[in-house]
Amino acid sequence: MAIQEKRVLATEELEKMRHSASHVMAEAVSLIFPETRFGIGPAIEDGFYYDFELPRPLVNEDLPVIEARMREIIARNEPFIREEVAKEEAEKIFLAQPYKLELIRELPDAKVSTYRQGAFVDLCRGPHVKSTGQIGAFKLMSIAGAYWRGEETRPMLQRIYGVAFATEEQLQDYLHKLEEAQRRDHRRLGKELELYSIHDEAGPGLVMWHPNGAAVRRAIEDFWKDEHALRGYELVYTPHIAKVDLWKTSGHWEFYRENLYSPMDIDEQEYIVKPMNCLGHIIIYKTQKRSYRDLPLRYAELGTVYRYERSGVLHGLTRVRGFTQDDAHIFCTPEQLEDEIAGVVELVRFMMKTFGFEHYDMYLSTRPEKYAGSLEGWKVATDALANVLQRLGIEYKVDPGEGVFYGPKIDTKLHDALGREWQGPTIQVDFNLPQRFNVTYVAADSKEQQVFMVHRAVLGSMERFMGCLIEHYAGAFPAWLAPVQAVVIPIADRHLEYARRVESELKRERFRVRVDSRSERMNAKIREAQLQKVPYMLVVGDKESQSGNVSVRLRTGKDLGSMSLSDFKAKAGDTIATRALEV
RNA sequence: GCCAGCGUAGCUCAGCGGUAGAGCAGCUGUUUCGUAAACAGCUGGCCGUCGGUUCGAUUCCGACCGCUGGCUCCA
Repeated sequence: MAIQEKRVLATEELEKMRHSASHVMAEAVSLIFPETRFGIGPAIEDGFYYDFELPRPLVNEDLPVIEARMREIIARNEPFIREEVAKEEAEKIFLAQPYKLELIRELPDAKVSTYRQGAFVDLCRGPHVKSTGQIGAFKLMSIAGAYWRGEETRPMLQRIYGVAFATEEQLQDYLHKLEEAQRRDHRRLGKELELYSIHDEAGPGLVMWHPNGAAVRRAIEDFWKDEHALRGYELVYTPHIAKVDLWKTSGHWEFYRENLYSPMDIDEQEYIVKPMNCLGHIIIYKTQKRSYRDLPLRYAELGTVYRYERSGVLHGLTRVRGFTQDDAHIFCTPEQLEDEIAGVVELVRFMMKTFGFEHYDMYLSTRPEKYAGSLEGWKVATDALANVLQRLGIEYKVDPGEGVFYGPKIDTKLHDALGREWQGPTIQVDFNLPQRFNVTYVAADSKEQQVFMVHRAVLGSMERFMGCLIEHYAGAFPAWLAPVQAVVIPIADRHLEYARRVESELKRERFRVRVDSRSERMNAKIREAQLQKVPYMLVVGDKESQSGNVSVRLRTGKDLGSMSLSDFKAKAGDTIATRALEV
């Protein structure tokens, strides 16, 4: 507990220092551009930023110049001086600063506070460090455009991002971590490991899965299907296009229009490509009159959907225009709702553990501004989600207004090996679509009741999840997921025949294996397999081909020495079957 | 969509107002090798697309397309 408090204190100090650094940066910018209009400049994770309206666009070469000015200000060790002034007084001080004036007018109190260091004054609640000399190691990182107050309709200001830490050593650590993140970037590894590609000529945001990526994806999908069958889900398939009327009934046409692709004309009927899988599942449900005895019904589908995403937001595998959700819809009675949600949460935990995500946070997202359905319905659904989280003793935060238009949801954010957050599993309660499509069951009293629907995805989408996995594992997939699990490396051409025997014997047992038959030296073949992060390298030379052995090298560099092929099959087979995270 | 930067061989990247280069990969030979790169030769480019300036544009300017970092929005 004491340690916890200390850490909070430390981060408060750090935040103060970062915020102070942003003021110093603002002063530096004002020295270079006296006509600067200032936006806001808060501390953020790892650093700070400040938004400016400037007479010309910034270029990267400006950053060292601004940094140099900042160092001068820091060297002068100017004190930060807090002053409280009446609003009218503040409006005079910031007469030439329209953005500051806007902020002053919105503040509720009669007095506002300002902070001054040297000749620079800023409207600010504080707190700050005592003087500029207390600012630690920092570095200006990048320039970006940012809308004033985050609103698309307001002017775009220029933002400078910086990072700041208490010591130079911590700053260096951070910069190294950044380099490591670049090394793990799934877009880079996707190319190097030949997992997938995206092409201008086919369209941005549309993924081509190459054999290697497809092998990983298939391993995940097979596992996913087995686990769902085990938990009472039934697999279904639904078409990629459907009449637009369906989406008008559902509310997507009204609430989700900007993400839908334009209708296409088929026999004078308008069809659209599906942005979600739920409607198909509803239709399947409705093909029969359902009794309460049939419920819950759990329909699962690896369903590919297409959503329009604005061009600037596309990013590798994590933000695309066509993606496959690991989707399922649970139809249940109100009484079953909480147990069903709990079941999904358990499945989520199991999946996260299997893939090696130890840390994740859950968020309860509540009713957004644009919503469908009654307030009463929203309350029931939101309470159900909250109750389950409490019942299972899961700590969570509330994300107000972040729900989907048809219902509230639990979102899960994963922390990968570098501690970065990824949007992962999502569980949504929906009372709205059942109403719109009149989805019912016959209750014990033989009256028709409306079902509750739970939409859920435990991985999110195959694309985003694989992007996350690639970075989490740095491309070195656990053996059960590795695109190529073993490479057989003949030392000389005369060992090729034996190598092929090893290959076919392993293939028969469903190992993903291949022979490196190139006319290369063994060292080159090992290097190639290392770079491709193949878990097992099976070196075969004179000794092995005579004894029926393989010499096993792990991608960790460890040499396990010679063993019989059946010993290898048992050993590697176990690692694969148990989905061990380490080879 | 908005702001800024970028786009040269399959990949990573030099270059430049006078018509294009390296390493790796690929191909062809030679080499047959014991745990992270054998050697030699060869091939490979509407310098993102379209337009403008110029005697001449891969180079300068503009538009468009795409990518990167952000903003806004999301699985």
